[in-house]
Amino acid sequence: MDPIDELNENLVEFFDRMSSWEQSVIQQGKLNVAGAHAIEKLGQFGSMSMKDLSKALGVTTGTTTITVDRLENGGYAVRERADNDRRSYIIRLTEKGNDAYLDHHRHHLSFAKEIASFLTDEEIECFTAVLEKINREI
Amino acid sequence: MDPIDELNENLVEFFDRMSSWEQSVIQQGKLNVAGAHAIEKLGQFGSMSMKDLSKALGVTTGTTTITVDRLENGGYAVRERADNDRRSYIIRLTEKGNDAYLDHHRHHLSFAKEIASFLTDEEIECFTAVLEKINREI
DNA sequence: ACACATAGTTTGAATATCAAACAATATATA
DNA sequence: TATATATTGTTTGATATTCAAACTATGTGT
Repeated sequence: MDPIDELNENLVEFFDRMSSWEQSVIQQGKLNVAGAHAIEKLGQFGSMSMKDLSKALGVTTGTTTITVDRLENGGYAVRERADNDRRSYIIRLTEKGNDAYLDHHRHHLSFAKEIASFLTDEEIECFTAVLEKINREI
Repeated sequence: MDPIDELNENLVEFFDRMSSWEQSVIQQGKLNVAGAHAIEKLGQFGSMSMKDLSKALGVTTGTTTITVDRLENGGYAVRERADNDRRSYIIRLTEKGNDAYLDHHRHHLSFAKEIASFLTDEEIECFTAVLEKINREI
């Protein structure tokens, strides 16, 4: 079989499984999908403006307004006035929001741990190195 | 840095990039997200009942009714009576539906090809082998 | 027969998302 | 400085997605 075909098949299946996994993790929590994604971005990249958050999430600013409204109501995040631009807000995770992020992060980590559990050290190293290369190049 | 942390970071980033890629590919086509996913499942696993399709997609049968209605209206799929159970339908891709599947498949293939283009043969082999192992074990 | 289970559809409500209009503020240009 | 233009975020109105629950038709077991 063509190595590319083989790579593709395994890639598609892996992506599919990871999607299901991610969705089930989100559904276990109290946040809706949009809120969970927003918290993940804010946790990963730190506080940012509505515009940058919209861009990171791949949605319009109107949609982000709703998402952040809900996060604020739930006590997960706050809007803070930007110092330099009075039109702009910086969205910051509260302690509760950060806890939610860390919880999600722990889930990811245990997923990675599970994967690593049935790989040899050499395989882990190779797999990580290739992923890093792909992330850099794509 | 802990190898697990490193694996996790790269995994999360890779998944994120692949999600964006998948979404942009779907948006280039004429199908909505649900329809595109349904066609992918039907193309991959072959014709199946509404119930099995719902399960494969991770949605309720009510949602799948809408999705398949639209695929049928667009000429991508047909409902066929199941031989053994008159309550049940088998959803089958039409030629147009199969073309759409093949087109999507080609996109995936060119994605895999792009990835492979900056990996060595050895890296491709290792990466594929690890993915296969993960898919088998998870 | 009869009750119960299952496949799929319909319905009504909740949620998500967008594009466009809008208000407030910033920036560039005359 | 004044004025036009651009940008940030919100609001609005419309459309799309999805679900749970009720429903129809059919199957299964007692």
